[in-house]
Amino acid sequence: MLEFAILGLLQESPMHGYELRKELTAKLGAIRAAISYGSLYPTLRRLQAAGWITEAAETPATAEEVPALTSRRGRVVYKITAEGKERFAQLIAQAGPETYDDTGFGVHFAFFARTDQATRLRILEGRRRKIEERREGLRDVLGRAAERLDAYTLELQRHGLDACEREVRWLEELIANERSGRAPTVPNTGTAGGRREDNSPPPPGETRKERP
Amino acid sequence: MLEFAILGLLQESPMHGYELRKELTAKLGAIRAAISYGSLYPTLRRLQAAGWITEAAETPATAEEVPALTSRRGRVVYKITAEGKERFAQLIAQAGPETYDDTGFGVHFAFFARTDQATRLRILEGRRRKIEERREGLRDVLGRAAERLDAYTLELQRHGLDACEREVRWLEELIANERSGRAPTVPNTGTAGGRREDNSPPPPGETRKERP
DNA sequence: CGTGCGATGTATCGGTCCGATACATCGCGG
DNA sequence: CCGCGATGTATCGGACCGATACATCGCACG
Repeated sequence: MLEFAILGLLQESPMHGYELRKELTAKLGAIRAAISYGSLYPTLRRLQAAGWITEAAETPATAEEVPALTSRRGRVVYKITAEGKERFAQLIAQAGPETYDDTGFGVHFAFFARTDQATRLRILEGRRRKIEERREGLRDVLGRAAERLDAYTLELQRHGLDACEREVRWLEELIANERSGRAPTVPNTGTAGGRREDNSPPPPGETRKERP
Repeated sequence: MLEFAILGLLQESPMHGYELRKELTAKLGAIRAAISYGSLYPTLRRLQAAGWITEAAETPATAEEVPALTSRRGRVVYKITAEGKERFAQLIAQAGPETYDDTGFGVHFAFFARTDQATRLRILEGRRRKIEERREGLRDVLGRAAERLDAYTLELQRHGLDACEREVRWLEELIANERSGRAPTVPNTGTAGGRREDNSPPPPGETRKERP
């Protein structure tokens, strides 16, 4: 999962660990708390050893600069390699069961802008199936086994069931949008600009937001 | 977390691993998929080593039985010890930060029937605080950083934000109920039978259960 | 002027938990 | 009689977390 997310983020621009963590937190804030350095740094090392990423020279570049004499800071900037991009594409394509669990789905979804439509659809439907199963499980418990459980446990299940139903509805909507060829939810009026048959680098204008 | 859940469950009745997993799955179905044996068995061993649980003799007991000559089945039934109960009480009392993350809160909530009201209130409020923080984080991202993110990522955040707001409302309701001394949500029309102001050891009739 | 503190930044260690895998028994239907 | 799904115990490698350590930078406050 972390591997996937790092590869995805580094395709947008080179970054060092700390920065990577912040971006990760911003992008995945809806689904996980914050990546621990205890997993981040070892993973970076692993990816580098595998050749998916490399250390890039620290380029200040922002202005004329006074860099020469000041002591070099210990920052390590990573960039993705060609092999890394292939790896990422491969990770997107092959959807294992972990693609549909809470975290796995969230991470994949966060990189939907770099995912082709067919795969997006496949993942959304897989997720829906999984949530429907969880929902049925909860209904079973609430129906058949209700008298064996205390009021608090039951309330927890009810809340969970509610969340399931809500997510299924959300997924239905996304799937419908996907099939009709539109972008996510948002009406998204203006995008008609240039063509770009590939979608990997998402047309940067597409991101329009709405509710400030 | 697993330690807590096992100790809690074994207080209802002795069980072997497989059974424990099923009960765990039923009780925590709303918050986690299913406990892996890869964590369950090692944890059982650890708890036994610590003296919180012990192996109990396999008592068929159900009927007159023909047990004598048939080969003993490899079932290992565990029961909680007095020290284990103390340990459980102690784990309930001390609420660390992990008490308020998704899994931690869910597990604690599932055993609210064995938790005194003051602690319940404390945990609910801690959880609310945590979710409110997450909510603010998401609002920030959706507000200030929106143009940096693609439409899918934004949609994910919106969905997350919605879930946060919903959970906060749910918690508010539970807190209000708790303060007014009532049981969870349910109007709970019929229960008017006995009163029972205390709840710590849940009035043993309340949990109804058992099917060996 | 210094000094302390919060943000930035890299890194490791022990521990929890998961997923895959292995293996054995039981009861039942074909 | 055989296979197959449920029951049941168990281990191993790997992913990820939380605590911790340590060093530098900029700036606010005395």
